[in-house]
Amino acid sequence: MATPGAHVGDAHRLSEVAAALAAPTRAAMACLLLAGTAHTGRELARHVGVAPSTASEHLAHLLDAGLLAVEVQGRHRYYRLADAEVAALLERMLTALPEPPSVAELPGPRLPAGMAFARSCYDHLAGRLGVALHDRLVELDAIRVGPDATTLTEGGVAVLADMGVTAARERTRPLVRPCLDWSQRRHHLAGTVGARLLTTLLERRWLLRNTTRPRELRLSRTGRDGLRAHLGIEVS
Amino acid sequence: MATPGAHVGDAHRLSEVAAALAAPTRAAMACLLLAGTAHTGRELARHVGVAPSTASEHLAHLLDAGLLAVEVQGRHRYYRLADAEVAALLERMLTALPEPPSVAELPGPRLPAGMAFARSCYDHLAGRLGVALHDRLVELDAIRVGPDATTLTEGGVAVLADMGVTAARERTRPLVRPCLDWSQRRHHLAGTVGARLLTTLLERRWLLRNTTRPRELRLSRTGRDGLRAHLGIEVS
DNA sequence: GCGACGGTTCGGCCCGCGCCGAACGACCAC
DNA sequence: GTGGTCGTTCGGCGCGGGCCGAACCGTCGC
Repeated sequence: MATPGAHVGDAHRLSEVAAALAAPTRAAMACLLLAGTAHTGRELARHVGVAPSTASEHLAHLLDAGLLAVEVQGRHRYYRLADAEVAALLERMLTALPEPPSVAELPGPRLPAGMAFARSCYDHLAGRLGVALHDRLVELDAIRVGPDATTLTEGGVAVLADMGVTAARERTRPLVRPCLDWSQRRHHLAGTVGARLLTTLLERRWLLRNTTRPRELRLSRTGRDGLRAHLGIEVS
Repeated sequence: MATPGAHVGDAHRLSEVAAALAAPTRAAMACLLLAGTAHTGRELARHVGVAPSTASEHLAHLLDAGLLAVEVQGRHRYYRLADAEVAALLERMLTALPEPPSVAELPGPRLPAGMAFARSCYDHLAGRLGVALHDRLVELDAIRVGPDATTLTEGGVAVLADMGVTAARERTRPLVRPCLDWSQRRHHLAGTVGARLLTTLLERRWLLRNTTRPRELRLSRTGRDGLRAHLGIEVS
């Protein structure tokens, strides 16, 4: 797929709705309306503790942002959330939630194509292939990325052993460790397991070193087939 | 269930994250990071068109709000979104979405208990029962609430006919019309169908008029059973 | 060591906006 | 009509924050 990469124009709308909720007074009003009920401006003013005139301005702001709808009935104006979507959005902002994003490019320092695809980073694998491998292992729940540590699961041990990769725990460094890839700007796999993985792939001749640039790596046909068979990875 | 009703304290956190995204510059930065890649402050500064010092302050703000994470590598500091949850939240704010909220009380003008439960509003049913009926019909896709009009579906015609409610289209008013309930602050069902529904429920003696306050209505035992059988409504 | 460079902090400017009270307009009741 | 209520608009005040350039700190490379 073409990298979507969130066009900058989107940011305008984002800041618009965010700004509408940025003032604590407006946020409090929105929370009150989150109950799904409609209220007059005066009521909301009383409950958030501001003058009716102030509340009126805030409500106009929320209205402009498309978060509220108003229903006139005689001399009363009943404000409510615009629709269920904004209600769901508010509830979401009050908590937090799942689903990871997709990869994209952006400028980033230029790099020879072969190096960008795969290269060794000290003792482990980097480049697009390294990142893809890392992501796939996360998908397979072979490794779990925590807030400040990445761990190898029992299933992960099996998956890797299946590929001929075994690693004993060492005192000096962790089994698995995320390493920020400076060309991809995403994590690839380092640590003892990351190192053993690279050496194994080289031993099996799934990966071949470039003769002139030793850090650059090339994926052999058997390597391509092996990755597809063992991990279900389709390399680009 | 007890009415949750979004405590006001929640509004603080809401405004905090909203304020973090309220500045267009910060929103643009967040959109760039939405790609899932990590970037240095200088890069982001260049892309959003501000001085590095300004970008640094913005990034610190986003960091404080918990939306970003930073990874130091040598003299570089790579910023990325804190986790997949904030990425999903951002994507959500850039679009919109479903799921209706729940009912709650708040102050509202006081009202005799019986009137609050069910009463006639001109020629149709109002009060908690009227709102519950309206909501249930929406759930059953018997009526559909649009941005500026509510319509009766074919399935809705069948459901209502099953209860003995039939209504011919008139020139003067729509078949179904939402009417804002001033005790519940939510919509109940008016229009020709709403009127026919009330008269039918009274004819069948599912609803009984209070002798002293004629607008007040009481649900009979057969009415309670009938609503459960026909619409799956459990009245409180 | 020294310079170069990425990054943050500091001081200062100025626009924006949250807040109020007062004035104005619309609607209802009498 | 008059008065009362709900609501918005306007003028004005003061704080907050976005922006920059300059100074400062850490790391890398020589």
